[in-house]
Parts: sequence; structure tokens; C-alpha cells
Amino acid sequence: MYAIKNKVQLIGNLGQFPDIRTTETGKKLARFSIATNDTYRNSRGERVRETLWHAVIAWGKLAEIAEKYLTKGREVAVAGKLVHREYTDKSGIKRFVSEIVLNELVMLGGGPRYEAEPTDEVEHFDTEMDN
Amino acid sequence: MYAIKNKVQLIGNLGQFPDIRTTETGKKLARFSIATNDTYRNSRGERVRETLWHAVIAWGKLAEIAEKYLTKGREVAVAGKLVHREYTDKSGIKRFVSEIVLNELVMLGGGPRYEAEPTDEVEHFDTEMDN
Amino acid sequence: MYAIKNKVQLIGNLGQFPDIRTTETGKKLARFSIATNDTYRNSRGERVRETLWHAVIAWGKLAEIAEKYLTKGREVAVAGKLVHREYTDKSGIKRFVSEIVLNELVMLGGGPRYEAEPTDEVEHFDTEMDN
Amino acid sequence: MYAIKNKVQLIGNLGQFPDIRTTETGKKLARFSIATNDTYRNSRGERVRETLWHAVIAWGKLAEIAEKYLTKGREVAVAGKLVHREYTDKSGIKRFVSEIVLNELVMLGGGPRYEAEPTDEVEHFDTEMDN
DNA sequence: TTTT
DNA sequence: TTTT
Repeated sequence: MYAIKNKVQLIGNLGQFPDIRTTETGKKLARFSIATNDTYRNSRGERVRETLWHAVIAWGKLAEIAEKYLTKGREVAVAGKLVHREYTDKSGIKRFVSEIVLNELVMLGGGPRYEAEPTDEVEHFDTEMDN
Repeated sequence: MYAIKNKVQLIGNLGQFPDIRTTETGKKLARFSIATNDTYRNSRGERVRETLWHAVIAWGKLAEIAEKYLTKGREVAVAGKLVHREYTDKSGIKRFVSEIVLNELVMLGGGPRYEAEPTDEVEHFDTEMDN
Repeated sequence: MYAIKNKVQLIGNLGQFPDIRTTETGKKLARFSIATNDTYRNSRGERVRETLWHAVIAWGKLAEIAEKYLTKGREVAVAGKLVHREYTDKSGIKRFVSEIVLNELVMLGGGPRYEAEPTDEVEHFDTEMDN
Repeated sequence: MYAIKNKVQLIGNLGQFPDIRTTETGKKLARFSIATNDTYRNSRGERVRETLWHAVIAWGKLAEIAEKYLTKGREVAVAGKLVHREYTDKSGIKRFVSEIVLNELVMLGGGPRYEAEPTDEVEHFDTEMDN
């Protein structure tokens, strides 16, 4: 994709450690969520905090970097392409999901800021996906 | 929103004339879809064309400009903020939608031209919105 | 400026504390340099480090925030407009300078944090400025 | 370069046909200027038109595309990296120049169209370049 | 002149 | 589910 025609860029923090998988064809993918935080004044003049959670996916080399370096809470800047997919969930309902396919990943701030608890790592995505 | 923290930018063409509405509080909104077109080579080395349709929403003055100047097929460059909303459809199913809340709109190519003033602060509304 | 038509964005570190001034008309301005750091492999396959220094200028409220919160070495993300000016130096030589007029400033990493409100419209001044 | 750390993006028109050269090492380069146009209201409330001219340089394949497809006046969207160079002019005066090293080039509006493949990594050359 |  |  010509990035200038479809470009998303986020600066925020990881909600969880990346979820790492490998496709049948041997390609690694990493999924994680990034929170962007905003504060603004609403119509009544009150300061409101808004957090948006964005689903991102990294493939190949970027997935490997995500696996090695990204930790829960980590501050990152990412850029990628906005895509929209359709899938059918377990109950047979057709659903849509929008996500950002990364092509850039820059770690910000100092080192890992989260001490990894011995894990009960939760999957955040129900569906299997093809490519 | 600090645009640098959550920024989407698209260059593409309108799929249809904008859909214009007015909220109960008298604010105008315009909704339309933008197609971004990509051609790339797939794993078998074939040229593939990919079109992605992105839902965008413009408020207030940008909505008025969209109403006046945007036409089906028009080439535009837009920038905005990526948001994700949840709603319940008519059949009671909870659905998610991702859309781009515009703060910039530039008309490209031929045809009548108007460049929307950038509205930096995305306007926030407390009111519920239908889909 | 329609930011989408002229947009620069940098993530890097301040070389020095901002230089703060006030124009005759009472407007505050802050000037500082941001280093962007890159490592790449050159044609001989050696890892090379490249640092670029960018001149930035912030006006009004952004200048006040820069004055209060920006420190030497601070990691920041900035966005603005690329401008080019011509001036005559002390020895009478005509010189050109390119700089980024900020409209967004986000502090990254640790340390005291304040996120500048985006000022969408770059402020324009008729007055001459020294360098 | 991680484009997200140093990114410039312009939408505007070419001032002239690109100037095409080839380095001693056989690499093609194209130089051209892009005008970005802005209208804003000055302190006296008058509408002012501002045109900024940006120097851009494209290497390799992008230079070839520029040579083949870019014409005077052509509307383009470009993205690249902001660099600053120092050189000594014919009269022995040390001068600075800022320019945008392209990694994306999209032709807009009417006319023959070709969309340059994005080259994410800016190519780096050890050789000196004249201006 | 920064940072990792 | 993050961060300040």
C-alpha cells in the first residue's frame, strides 16, 4: 500500500503483552492493543478523559520484534494501514473488525516498565483468521 | 485529541454522495465512505487490486462543506481520528464500528474546489447517535 | 494551514532547553532543536548512525508549555508545518533557514508531563523576526 | 529511517519538470520543487495567500517515475524524510539546505497516472552530492 | 546540542 | 487492558 493513501499512526500504551501466533505457512504474527488517551473539555466545560483501544497486528519481522521487546504498559509509536475484515463468529453472526496492520514500530520512553507476572495470558481474540 | 497520538489519513474517492443529518441539538453531521485503492503483488507474483472502504464522519462546518462540495467519485484527502463505537442493531445484536472522525478535508483533482478549514479539536457530543 | 498539505512530524530529543523570547507585540515564542536518530546499513553493510537536527519554533500557548515543561534531552513528539525563510545575517549574507512551526507537542517517556492542546491554525505574524 | 520519527508530507503542485541526473555510481536522482498553497486570515482579518516552495529529491526507482510521469504543474502527494545539508557555494560561502528525500509519490488529479511503489528505506549514499 |  |  502507498502509505500516504492509507495511514494510521498512534502513540500510546500496550494494554497487554502481545499475543504471538504462527500461521500454517510459518509466518509469525503478533496481536496487541494500544490505548490512546485523550482529555478534552465537554459541552459542559468539564474535563473528560477518553481512552480508545486500537487493535493492531504485526507480521513477520515486526512480529518478532513485538514478541521480544513489547511488554504490557509499554509506550510505543506505531504506523500502519487501516484494514477492515469480516468474519463469522462461533454463533454464526457476521462481524466486522477494523485493525491496523503495522509497518512501523518505535519504542518510546525508558525500558520495560512492567514486571512480568508469571502468566495467565489471556487471548483477546476469539476468531481464527486466514491471511 | 492530540492528533499526533491518533491520526488517520486517507487519499481516495467517495463511494456515494454524503449522507447528511442533523442531531437533536442542531449539529450537522455528514457520513460517507472513502475507497482507498492499492495494487500489490501477491505470493504468486500476480498483481492484485485491493479496495478498502472506510467510514468517515464529519461534524459541523466540515459537514456543511461535505454537503456542498462532495460528490460521488470525488477524489479527496482527509485526516482525522480513529474511533471505535459499539451499538445494538435492530435485531438486538451488539456490533462494533470503526470510523474516522474528520478534522481535515481537502478536495483533489478537477471539479469545484473548496478547502475545509481544519478543525483541530474534534467536537465531542454527549448525545447518543444512531447508526 | 491545512495540515494534510504541509505536515512534518518528528519523534526525538531536545538538544537544549528551549530559547524563549517575546515579540514586540507581546507574543511568546520558543525555539529549540530536536534530534532524530537513525541507524541504517550503508552500501558496505556497516551499521551507521545518523543524527539530524531540526529547528522548531512554537508560538503563544505552545511556547509557554515549551518553556514550562521542556528540558534538555526530553523525548517529544511534535507535529507542525514546514516553512522556509530568508534573512540577511550580520555579515550581510543572504541565508535561508527551514524550520518547523509547531501545532502539536506531546511529551514522551518519563519526567513531568504536560500535553499541549493542539493549536490547529498556525499563527501568522506580519512582523519580521530575527534569528 | 523509521518514518514515524521523521516524516514530511506534502500535497501540492510541481513548479517545474523534474531535474534528472545520474550519480557517478550510476544512481538516478530527480530534483523538483513542490508548492503548497495556503490561505489564512492575518491579524487585520484579511485573507492572505501563502505559497511555500519545498525542495524534494527522489532516488533510484522513484527518480525514474518522476522523470517519466511528473510534469510542470502536476498535483502530487509526497511523503519523505526531512534532511538538512551543508555545502559551500561557488563564492566559497557555506550554505545550508533543507530538503525532503522522498519515499512515496502519488499522482493526483487528472493526467497520466502512475503510483510509485513506496520505498520504505530511504537509500543512503556515501558519495558527496553537488547542489 | 539529544537519546538508546 | 495501558499510561500520566
